[in-house]
Amino acid sequence: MGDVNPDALRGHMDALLLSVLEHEPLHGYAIIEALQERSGGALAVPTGTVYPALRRLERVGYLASEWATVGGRKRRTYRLTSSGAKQLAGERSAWREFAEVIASVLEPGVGRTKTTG
Amino acid sequence: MGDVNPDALRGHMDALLLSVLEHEPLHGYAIIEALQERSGGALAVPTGTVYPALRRLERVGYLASEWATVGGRKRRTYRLTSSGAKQLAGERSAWREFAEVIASVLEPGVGRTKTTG
DNA sequence: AGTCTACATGTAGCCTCTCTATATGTAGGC
DNA sequence: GCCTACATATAGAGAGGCTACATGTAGACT
Repeated sequence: MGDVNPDALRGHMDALLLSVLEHEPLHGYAIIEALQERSGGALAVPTGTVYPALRRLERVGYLASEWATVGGRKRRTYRLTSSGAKQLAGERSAWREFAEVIASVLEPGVGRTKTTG
Repeated sequence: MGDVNPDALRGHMDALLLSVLEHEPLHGYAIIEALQERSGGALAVPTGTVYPALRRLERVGYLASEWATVGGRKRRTYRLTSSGAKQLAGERSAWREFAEVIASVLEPGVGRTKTTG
C-alpha cells in the first residue's frame, strides 16, 4: 500500500482537486485531508503541490476563494464555480478515456478491443 | 474520441513502452504504430517522446537494442530484458493501484470504499 | 529528373507541473 | 518554553513529454 508515484499524478491533480470541492467548499488543509481520506491513505499530496495548484485553478476561473477566520486561524476557502463544474465533468470523462486507453495497452484483451473504425 | 492529454501520460510512458515489447521485439517506429493500434487510435505519441524514452529505458537496463537493416532501412530493434519484465510487472500493479486511487477520489462510492477508519 | 509520401532515427530546447525545502504564524497541551 | 496540530505561502529543483528541426532511404507518380 505504498503511496502513488508523484510523476503519475501529472495532469490528474486538477481533476482530484475539483472533485473534492464538488459538493462542499473546503480550505487547502482540509482538501489535503479529504484527498487522503478518500483514497484510503494512498494520496499524501504535499502542501507545496496543493496551494499553488489551487491558485492556478482560481486564476483560470474553475475555483473561487474567500478568507475566513475560524478559531483564530485564517483559512482561504475554495468553492467550485460553474465553469469549474463544467471542467470537472470534462476531467471525469477524460479520466475514463485515459484509463481505458492505458488499460487497453497494458492489458490487451480487456476493454477497447480494437473496435477501430 | 480526441487523443489523450500529453500531461496525463507523465509517468505512464514507461509502462506503455515496456508493455508493447512484452511478447515481441520491435523498433521505434513500429512501437509507435503498435501503441496507436492497441489504443484504437487514441495514442499518437510523437517520435520526440518515444526515441528518447527508449534510450532512457535501455540505459537503466529494462530494454536492450541492436541494429538491423531491413529493405535498405536501418532499424534499432528493442527487446525487453529480464529486468524489464520485472519492471513491467511492477508498472502493471502500480497502474492498477493508481487507477483505483484516482477513481476513488473522482467517483466516490466506486471501489476503495474507505475501508480504513 | 524531380517531387512526394511513407519509413526510420535522432537531438536541442521549451514548458509546465509536482516536489522539496523553507518561512511564517496561531492555538492548545504539557 | 517547547512541541504538535493547524494553516498558508513561495522559491527553486527536477523531470519527462512536447515542438521543431535535421538527416537519410525506398518507391510511386509525374
